Amino acid sequence: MQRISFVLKPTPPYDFDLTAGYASNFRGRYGADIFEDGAYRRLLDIGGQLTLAVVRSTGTSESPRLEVELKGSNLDDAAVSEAQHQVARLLGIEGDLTPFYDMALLDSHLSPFARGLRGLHLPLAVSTYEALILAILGQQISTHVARLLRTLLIETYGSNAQIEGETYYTFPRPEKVVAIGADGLRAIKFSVRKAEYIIDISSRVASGELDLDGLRHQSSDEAIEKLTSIRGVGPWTAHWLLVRALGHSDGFPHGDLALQRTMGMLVNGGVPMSAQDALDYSERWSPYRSYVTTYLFAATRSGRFAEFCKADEP
DNA sequence: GGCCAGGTTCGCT
DNA sequence: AGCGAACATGGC
Repeated sequence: MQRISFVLKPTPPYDFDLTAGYASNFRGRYGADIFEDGAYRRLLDIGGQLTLAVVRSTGTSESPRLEVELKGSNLDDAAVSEAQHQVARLLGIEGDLTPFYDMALLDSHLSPFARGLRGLHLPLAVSTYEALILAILGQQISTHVARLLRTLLIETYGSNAQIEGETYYTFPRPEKVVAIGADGLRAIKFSVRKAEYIIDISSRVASGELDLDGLRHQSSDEAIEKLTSIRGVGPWTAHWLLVRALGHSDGFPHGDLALQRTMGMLVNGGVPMSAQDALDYSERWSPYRSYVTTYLFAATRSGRFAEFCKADEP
């Protein structure tokens, strides 16, 4: 096994604990993402070669420096470059928070979040495909069940590698999901309908008919239109992908029940907002709503929402 | 046991 | 256009 190390220098401020914590849903382990003992780990699929990336912080939030160690085989220059690209996405290396903070610090509701979560960058999925399948999997079910299904999918059908006594998993490729078939997904507790959506999308991606990653270079409106034309993908899923996979700055999944509750706590006296009201209110945060979404979810998931939520005084 | 959960589609008016 | 049902499963 080869070991290759390199350094990444994100744009400050960059809080590694917060960002890697968000990537792992503040649970230590979430699907393929692991953040334990200060080290973020994820098994990467580099053109079929499985490589473990281990990332540690050796800098500070204001002077960030990340050390990345790759453990795998056939790590030529191209493979290292691809691994570097994937890690950069997974840990939101490329983003710049400054424009968002310029806006948020002037907003009485947002400023506590911007200050309290300073340095939280926006992690992105490695592939739009992975983010889309996970989003469909999570539609209309509790986060607990979504987590179960996500884990079952990855651990049952993802590739795995044993490295230093531990087993790591990748997210299954679309070709693999097609091979599994609807029955294979039913076997891990997916509904018939979700299995249909997922198999259909996977086969279209595998055949090259559907170029999801190409959406990164299109406008938000175009991406939403193309995504929602896919069976099984509605507005919530499309907006979520803008935030989590396409790296657009202004996605806002206003159909999200948790977001509606959170918005209610933040600006509506604790009463959950309707999707339309949440969307209307969010206009003032444009074009940084992907950041708002991430910061609100991060506060909730890490259990710090109450700390940042100023009561909505009339 | 019944109801709801970080939606979406389909089939009715 | 707008409304209700169905989808599968786990937790309360």
